[in-house]
Amino acid sequence: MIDPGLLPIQTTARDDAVLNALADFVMQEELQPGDRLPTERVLSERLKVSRTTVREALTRWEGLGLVERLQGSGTYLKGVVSRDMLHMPLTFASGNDFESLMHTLEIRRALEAEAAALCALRAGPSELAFIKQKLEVMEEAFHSRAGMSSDEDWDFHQSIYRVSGNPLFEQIISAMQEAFHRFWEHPLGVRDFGHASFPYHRKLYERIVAHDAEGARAEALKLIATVEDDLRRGAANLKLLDLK
Amino acid sequence: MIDPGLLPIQTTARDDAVLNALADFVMQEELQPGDRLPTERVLSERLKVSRTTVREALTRWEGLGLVERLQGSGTYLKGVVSRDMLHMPLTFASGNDFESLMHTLEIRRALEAEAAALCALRAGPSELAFIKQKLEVMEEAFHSRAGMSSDEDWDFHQSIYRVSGNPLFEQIISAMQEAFHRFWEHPLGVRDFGHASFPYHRKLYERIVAHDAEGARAEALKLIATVEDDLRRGAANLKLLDLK
DNA sequence: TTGGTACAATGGTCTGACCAATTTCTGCAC
DNA sequence: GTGCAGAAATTGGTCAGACCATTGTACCAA
Repeated sequence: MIDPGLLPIQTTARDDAVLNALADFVMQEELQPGDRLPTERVLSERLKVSRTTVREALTRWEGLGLVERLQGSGTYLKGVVSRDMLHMPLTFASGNDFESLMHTLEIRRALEAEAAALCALRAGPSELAFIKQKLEVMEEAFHSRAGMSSDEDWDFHQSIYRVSGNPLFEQIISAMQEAFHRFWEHPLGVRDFGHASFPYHRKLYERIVAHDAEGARAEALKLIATVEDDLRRGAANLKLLDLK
Repeated sequence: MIDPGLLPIQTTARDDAVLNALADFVMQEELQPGDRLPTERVLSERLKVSRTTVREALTRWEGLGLVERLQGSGTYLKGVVSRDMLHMPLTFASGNDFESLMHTLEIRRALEAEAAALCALRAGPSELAFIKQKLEVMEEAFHSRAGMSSDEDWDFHQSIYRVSGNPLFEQIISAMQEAFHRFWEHPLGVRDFGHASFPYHRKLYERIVAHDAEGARAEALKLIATVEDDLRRGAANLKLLDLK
């Protein structure tokens, strides 16, 4: 079998060249997010560079969140890649304290509200059905498990970001989600976290169906407000414990 | 809403461990940007991992712009590093096309509105004076030059981000602004870009002084809306040119 | 159908070597 | 002593080949 792309590399600055070649390959083969890339060993052979170099290049992409590596399985495309793409990694200090988490939540509230508004404006019938399905899965999980389920909840919100038509929303929010994960390894002791937010999900959906941008924005703000309240309660609990 | 725990266990995360160890080292030694890190070989020996692993870890940091490697010289710290940092890699479809600009503007609108609302809630007398001063400088520049001045305008908005009490607003926005800076100078050939937004600056300030969060949010939304209109007009102009 | 087992494929790590760019040292000319 | 050219050491970049750990798959037995 002869692949048209993936010609040998010649210049110096190998790993950069590898990334360009790989970007070309991805575009040429029209690979979608979720598709599997060629094996490191295959790339190494095709590009006539060592596997080390291939790995360094892929490590770059992995750090930028463009690609995901699964040991024993393969390397999978995680974002859209094209040769002329502007990568802008933001890094800043963000501790695990209450204040930092509150800051990220404020960013999230801002983006969530805007995404909801845009979503209300732009969602067509098929997009609405997509969101509705995510909503119903979430509600089902809520009732069967008697509590908020993070995965299904996340799917619902993610569907809104996607339908907003602006990929930046999803990128920024999902990057911040990692901060949440870190934080929740040391929970604040709040049980049923996010429980209060449940009813607002359907309200938000209804405003989107009605193409009511400002209404959707308002509901999204209320939803995040309940989460902030939970967080504040958790912080209060911690303070109580500290006093003992 | 958030993850309840049960994260996947990780048996192999050596390069991550290397980065944590390195972050600790940097903090312990109080290394500043520009300082040189230990050699790859030294790190390899000290951390009891192979040089390959050290290199993979450093490649991650290099990709995030935290570190710079100079062959024959060494690896140098390029940014501030701490153990718990939030990495937020964003990727744009590069370029000066209308759609990309619109996407960044949508993010900006989201953050601007939220920052304005928080600002209205949190601004004390001295903060209000700070914002007022920036506003007056901007207005002065507007009248003397008969047009919006990007620098003074940017200073005004930046003061709002700062008073919001959440550093993330300023960091995210300024990073995006930087990426498109050259383009914002003369966007799409629209003269008097941002001219229509002028009166809304003072209105926004007045809502902040009144500690009216929702009012401030609304004015910020209107302000960005005028910029979007300008952008749309520019896109229409370009399209006209294309047809010739 | 279920569950287990062997095997192949794939990413992760290691070792040791050599290359290329840079820095530092050395010794000679003046 | 000074200045400078060349040698030597240092350091990141690449390579080759090996082995480990995890995953996916095909096959077999209960």
